[in-house]
Amino acid sequence: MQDILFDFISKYVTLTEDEKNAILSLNIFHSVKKGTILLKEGQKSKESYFVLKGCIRAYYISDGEEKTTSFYTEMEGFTPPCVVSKTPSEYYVSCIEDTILTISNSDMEAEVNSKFPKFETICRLMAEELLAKQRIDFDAFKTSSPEQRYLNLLQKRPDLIQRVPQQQLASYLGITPQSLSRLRARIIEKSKG
Amino acid sequence: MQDILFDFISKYVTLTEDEKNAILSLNIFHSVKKGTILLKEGQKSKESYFVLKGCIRAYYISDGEEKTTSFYTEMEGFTPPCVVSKTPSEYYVSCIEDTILTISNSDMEAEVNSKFPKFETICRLMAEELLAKQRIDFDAFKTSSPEQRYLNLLQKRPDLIQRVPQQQLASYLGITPQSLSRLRARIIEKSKG
DNA sequence: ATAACTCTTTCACTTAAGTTAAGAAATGAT
DNA sequence: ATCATTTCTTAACTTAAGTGAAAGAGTTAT
Repeated sequence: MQDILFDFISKYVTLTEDEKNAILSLNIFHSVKKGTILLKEGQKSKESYFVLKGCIRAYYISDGEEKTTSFYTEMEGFTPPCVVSKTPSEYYVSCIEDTILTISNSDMEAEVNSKFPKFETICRLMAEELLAKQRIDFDAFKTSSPEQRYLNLLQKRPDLIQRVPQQQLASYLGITPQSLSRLRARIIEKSKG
Repeated sequence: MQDILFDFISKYVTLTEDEKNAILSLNIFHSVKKGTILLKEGQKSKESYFVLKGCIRAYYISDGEEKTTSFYTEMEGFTPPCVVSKTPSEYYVSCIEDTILTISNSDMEAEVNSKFPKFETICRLMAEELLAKQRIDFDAFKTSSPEQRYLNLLQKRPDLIQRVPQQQLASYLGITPQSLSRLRARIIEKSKG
């Protein structure tokens, strides 16, 4: 299981056995059931997540409505904004499938960072890469219609459309479930000619 | 002028005089005229920007249309995605006002990072903070209408509405210039009662 | 197995954004 | 200062998303 994590890290830096053991000794691997809530609104947290298997969802509640902002699946990591800003969380994080993930603590990371500067490099590179990736996603979102966004998702992350409930998907696409349903019907109609 | 930069950095770490001099010796301060294009589509670049005074804009061209994705003003930094991904740029970056900024090179940064680990920490913290901030902006964009987005911008960055041409602002808000114009008229109409 | 719930689809109606076109205002160049 | 070009606004029309309501599918619990 941990091999998935080390394979991922190897994209950024090469680790010695000592360094790998330092990570393993932290006991960060967890297996959680579908529906588990990892973080609630108002909570203070220092935890970051990295999904090895399964899917977690970030959302917030506004006017009694769940607004789904992101999904993280295999090989994707997520540090909730509240961990960075050190303020109570505005977001919920929950597992929409049985999930295996690592949960790491920012204090713990700070300690590892100072012992092994290489980790700081990993974190910096990952943050920079995610920033660029998110920038591109944001720009694509801005410049396209709901229909284009759905088609784009179908191309880029077809798995999500299978494994995620429609209403969460609709919210993720910035539209209502009704619009998503209608939009899909329209696409099928078009493809028939 | 450089004090602006050091004041900014002091939010993240405390620098010694030696460290400050190391930065100054790199000769990163530049003054550029309105309209100057800092980065073009297709170009390979390793340059990051930090605005001390003025405003720069990132955009790309699709179907002959400029799509404005972001503005950076005083105390804001920007590393184009192409620098991170090491591929030719999809974006243009230009100055919409006479601007004073720092332009730094990623090779240079790597060297400084290895000499002064503190810099790596600055870069990591900045990237993490920007990532969280951008996440929040993205989520707000997704869950609000063009009108709400305009009103939100009016609150959060009223200066942009003054200093940026309408068509660039419209594109930034993900709508057409006509819609922005109409939407503003609607808001004024409402405020009259 | 069935009842209770939740999720998804469909419909009719309202509202606002995209589109095309034309006129008004602002900007820049000579 | 004038003219030309670009930018911004207004209008009429088309298209699609939001809303509220209700029916059909799919789940879960008892």
